[in-house]
Amino acid sequence: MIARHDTKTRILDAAEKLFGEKGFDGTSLRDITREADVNLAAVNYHFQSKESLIEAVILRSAGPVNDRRLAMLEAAGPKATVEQIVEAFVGPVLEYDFQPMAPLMARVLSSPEVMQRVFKQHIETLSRRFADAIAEAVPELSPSERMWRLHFTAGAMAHTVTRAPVMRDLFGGILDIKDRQQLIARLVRFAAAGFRAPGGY
Amino acid sequence: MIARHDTKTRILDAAEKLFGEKGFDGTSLRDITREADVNLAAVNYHFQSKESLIEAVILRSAGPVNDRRLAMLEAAGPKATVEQIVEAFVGPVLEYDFQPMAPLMARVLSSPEVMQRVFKQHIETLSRRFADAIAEAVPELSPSERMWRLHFTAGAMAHTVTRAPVMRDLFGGILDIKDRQQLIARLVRFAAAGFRAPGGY
DNA sequence: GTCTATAACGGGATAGAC
DNA sequence: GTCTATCCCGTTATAGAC
Repeated sequence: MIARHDTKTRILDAAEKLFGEKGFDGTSLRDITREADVNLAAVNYHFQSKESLIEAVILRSAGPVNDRRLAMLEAAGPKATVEQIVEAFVGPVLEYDFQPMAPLMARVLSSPEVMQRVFKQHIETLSRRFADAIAEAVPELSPSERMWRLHFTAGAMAHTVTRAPVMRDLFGGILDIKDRQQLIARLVRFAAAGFRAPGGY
Repeated sequence: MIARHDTKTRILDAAEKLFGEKGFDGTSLRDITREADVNLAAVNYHFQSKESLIEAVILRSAGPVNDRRLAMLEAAGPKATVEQIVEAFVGPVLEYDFQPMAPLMARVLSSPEVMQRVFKQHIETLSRRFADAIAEAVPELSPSERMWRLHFTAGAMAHTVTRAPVMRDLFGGILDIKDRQQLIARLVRFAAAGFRAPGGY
């Protein structure tokens, strides 16, 4: 008899689900081990602490997404348009909406402490890469204006992920893949126009 | 001998400060009563529970801000420009940045549970008022595109408030957070251009 | 209204058998 | 690697003196 997953993976899966549903503080190790059907002590054996578990869960989910963002940016080449850059920035994040990890990402995006702890240098390099690309596409922007507009775009994206359930209610149905692509197109239109707005030199 | 504030106000002040610093879950009633220099039992006497205290703190802070947003919208009149509408939407929120309540508002904006519990109908009516104004200023937008662009703007605004400390830390050299009026102008430029972006009819 | 004291509970973490 | 049992702490909330 071989279990579908080993204990460590079962813990990660359960934690990902519950952190997304109830937040990091709102989820106890007892909740997680019950959901994963493993022993309480297994968490502190495989991970050293709850804090380390949180980091492990986040990195397993967010790593591939950020890799994909950078890959799309590279694929667009050195002469990328603003639309291509924005799509590389927001597309991979929004595409993962409605996947199992989506609620977790929403939690991460809205938790200052966790963001700060886990992503400090990761976000720093990623922002710089995209800021450089924007500098090529919209050279007339001052460095700080460019950074702020990238920041506004990140906010619009994060807000869309974190408030997805509410928006789903507003539009009275479950969004399928087609709607997701349309949503990305909407955000790209909005943010690209924002980057091209006059002023802020 | 008359105390500067009564017990109830001291609790509210301390809670506002600590909730902003450490979050709602991260702040215990013991933390609050220690900071306020009142007895632990006073919280449950004046407020019935921690949850009620959270609501009271939020409403005391956020009420005036939302009132001001609606007042600015009305002051702009029926022929308001997109810039005026966006400024009414984001200005009062960002103006309160660096005031004592700012960290608290950031916490509220990044807690789905609290947002849902405290603001459900409040936000609904406010969104509708601003969506109507946008419909006047940019009539060619479809209702759903209009809603999404307002949502993106709210995200950019929320992200700016919630990430202000982190941004200061990460990009303190590039981003000048000090000038609030300039920051509002930047966001107004960005979002107004986004609302005027072609497509999405 | 405000205090002290404590109840009742759940949390993270760990020791030690297997 | 996995289990049971437990420690120790902090939490919200309340009872009852003043």
